[in-house]
This record gives sequence, C-alpha cells and structure tokens, in this order.
Amino acid sequence: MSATDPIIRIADLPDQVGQTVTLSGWVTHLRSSGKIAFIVMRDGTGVLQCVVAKKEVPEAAWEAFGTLTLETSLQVTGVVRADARQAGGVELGVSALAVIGPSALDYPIQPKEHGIDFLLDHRHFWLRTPRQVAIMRIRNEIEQAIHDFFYERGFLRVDTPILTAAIGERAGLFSTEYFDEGNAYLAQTGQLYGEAAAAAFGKIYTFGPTFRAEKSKTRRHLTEFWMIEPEVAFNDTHANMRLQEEFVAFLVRRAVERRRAELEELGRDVSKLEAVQTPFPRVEYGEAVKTLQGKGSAIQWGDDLGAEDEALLVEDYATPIFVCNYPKEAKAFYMKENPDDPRTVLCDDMLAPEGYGEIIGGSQREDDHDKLLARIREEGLPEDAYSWYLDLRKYGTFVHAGFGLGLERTVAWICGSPHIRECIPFPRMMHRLRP
RNA sequence: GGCCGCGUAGCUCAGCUGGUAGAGCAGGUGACUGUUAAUCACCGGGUCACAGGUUCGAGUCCUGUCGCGGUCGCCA
Repeated sequence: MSATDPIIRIADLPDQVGQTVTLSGWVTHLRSSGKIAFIVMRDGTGVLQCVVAKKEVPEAAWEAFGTLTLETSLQVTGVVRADARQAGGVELGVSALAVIGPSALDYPIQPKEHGIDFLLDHRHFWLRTPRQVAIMRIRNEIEQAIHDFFYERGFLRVDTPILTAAIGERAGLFSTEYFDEGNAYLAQTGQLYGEAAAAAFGKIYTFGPTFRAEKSKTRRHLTEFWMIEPEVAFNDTHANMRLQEEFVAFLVRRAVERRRAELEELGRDVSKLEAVQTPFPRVEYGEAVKTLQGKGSAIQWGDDLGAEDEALLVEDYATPIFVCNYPKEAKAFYMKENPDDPRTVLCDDMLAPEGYGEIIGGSQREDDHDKLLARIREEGLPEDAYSWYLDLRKYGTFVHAGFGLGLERTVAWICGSPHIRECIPFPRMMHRLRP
C-alpha cells in the first residue's frame, strides 16, 4: 500500500499482522469442512489462505462462501494472523466476504497437469498460475535491468521503425500493403537504423519487437520476439564482446538478487546462475570446429554450428561462451571482414550454458563502402533499399560494432524454462495467433 | 518444410491378440471446525479428430485428410 496504491495487496500482509484489512482477488482453491471453510485467493502479488468459520461470520458471508467457484473475484475483510503453516507466513481470519464477479462453473484451468496445446489455447487464463506469474516477474526484472544497465552507461535508447521497406537479414518477412508504396515489411531487426543512430548519438540501444516469418518449430523460436540491439561507435569486435559479457552477467546477477523467490518457485538451480562470472571464454570458430571434430561431430570448416554442435561445445563450461569469427558464408552481409583471415568475419555468437544455445549474435560492422556494396551485390539484395545504409559509409564512416540479445531466450535460460513460448505473455508461433 | 509421435468425458489419461466405453480430477448433492491439488458417499457427463477401407463385428488393423507435439534446418 502506498500513496498511489491505496489498495492493500497480499504481498503487504506480513507487515499487517493483527490489523483488520480488506483486500480483493480471485479464488484459486476452495476447501470446506462443514463449519469451517478455506478460500485460497490470489491477487497477482501473492497467494493467501482465508479462513471462514461459520460461527464467526455473518450469515450472508457464510452463504456467499457456498456460491464461490474457481476464479470468482471477491473482496474479503478480516484479521491478518501469523501462521507458520502458510507459504507467506500469514492467513486471514475472515469477518466479511462479498462476491465482486462470479465465475462460470466450467473454468478450464485446474490445479493439476495440463497439456501444452490446451494451455496455449487458454493463455489468457494460464497467465494467472503461479509458475507463469513467476516467469513474468523475472522477465520484467530483466527488462528493467536492461534499461538500467544502458542508462547508467550513457546509452541513448532509440526506437526504430517496425514498418520498413525490404531491409534486414535473410530470414522470412511478414508483409502488409502500404498505400502507394507497395509492400511494407515488419522489421526483423532494428540494427541498420541503430547504426545510423550510433553515428548521431555515439552509444545507443534498441528495445523492441521483431518479426520473423520463419517456419521454425523449435523450443527456441517465435515469429514475434523482443530483441535488444546496442550499437556503439568506435567499438571494435573485442570491445563489443566485453560489453556483451558485462551486460549478460549484470542481467543474471540482477535476477538472482531481486527475484530469488520467483526462481525458487520455478525450481531453478540458482547456484548455476551464481556461477556466471566474467570473463566468458572466447573460442575461435576454427578451434571450435577442431574441438567438435575431436568430440565426434561431422562438422567441416565452413559449416555453421548445428544445435548438437552448440551443446557439445558448451558442455565443458559453466558460463556462456563466445564463438568468434565465422566463415563469411555463414553470416550476414554487414559483418566486417577479418583482416587476419579474409575467409572469416569479425563476429561472435554467445552461447548460454546448460544447452540453451545462442542468446546473442554480434559483430563489428563493415565500414568500408566498396566492400559493403560488393557484399550486398553478392547476396543479391535490393541495392536501392540499402542506399541510405551505404551512405553511412560515404559520409564519415566509423568503426562500430553491436549485437542483438534475444529477450525470450535469455529469460528462458535464466528461468530454466524448457520452451520460450512460456517466456512471453502471448506467444506468436507458426501455428498460433490467438489468444 | 523433412523425420518421428500423438489425437478417447470439461481436463489428465487407461483401454492387451478386433467383441459394442473406463479411472482420477473438475462439476452437482450430502457429511465433516484446521484443510494445504483435503477426505468420504452418491449423481450427471462420450460423433473414441474427420473421411474411406478390411471384417460378421473397428477406439483397436489399413489408407487419406486435418490438428497438435518432439526433433532438425534457419536464427535472437
């Protein structure tokens, strides 16, 4: 309770023992034992057992208990009592009870196991359950930590367009009609705009939704996901990786410090997160290929790392690792050629431990106009769409580097979640557009 | 999209070598003053995804379609 929130919430109750309070919420469990009844209610800040004794409440309140069903919204008044048997250490001795909104008898989500398809169809209700509440609080903590990290370091947040002309990477684009301009496409990266902004503001980051029409059915893909893309003028690839490891370690530390209760609700082994310390190991692509061949992988120089390769490579480390300087064929056109080995580009993938795979893709950007133009032509990209991007190399080109962090993948790793679909409030996937 | 698997009550599932549909939970009624996904008794609840085929007979076997999941590729 505060000046701007006069409503008492369940989370406030440990400080209110002995007080009579009125609070509102929804029914999650009902138990009755003749002349004593128990309502377990939630309000988004916590869960509370309310005890209704027939002798101690008005007739109307006792009868109101009889009408309660799962997810009825209600207002209860009573005395806060310390009770060591309860999760939050308190329970409420009810003196009055009023239904705000009744809930139909067929509320679909029960306190038991459900299949994933059913849960996704009922995402609007699934979000009310304790595990989902914990994940969303951790997601929110990470989002806030991202803003704090960059704000404290003097970065400017830049909001890049979602409707764009055909520009970005190779993955599939969602398109929509755009007046007389032909098709517009939903942005699959803000990076190119981020590069323009870096030349204006020095250090920037973007934080926004991105869209990929990839027909991917995996635990690590969504068609709509949130990405954080910093871009720093005059950073080279080494400074870029230092920023990445400092950033990711900051996010993990923040979740462990401020959301330990939620991590424990999820059954997360917090010691694995506490083991995440900088610096993260750097593994050159060429070394990675040799290591993987030594472990029995069929990978050849030039191939991208497969999911199995990533898992094999990461198994020896407790922290995320960088795999750097991939062959240029495996990577996007805008990455800078490696002066020490022109077959490769100055880039890095950050692979999370415990098999969570790639959470960051980063690179130093190609700052030479002619080399960039040649790459655009090699890839068969529409040159006119990239003319403004090429201009950045004509008018005061600059060494710069940046990266993209996938929010849901990061949340999934920190939460120990088996699938990123539960790490965003309303997931969008190839076969799922609602709710 | 490739490969593999699944589809039976509102939910989670069982249903054997083919013989006409089951449990738990949820819901209803009742009992119980300390329960923690309470317990106990009784009750209602089914186009076995859809279409075709084999068979005296198909939830079960075969073919096709649809839906979903897992995995791979692509990437964050």
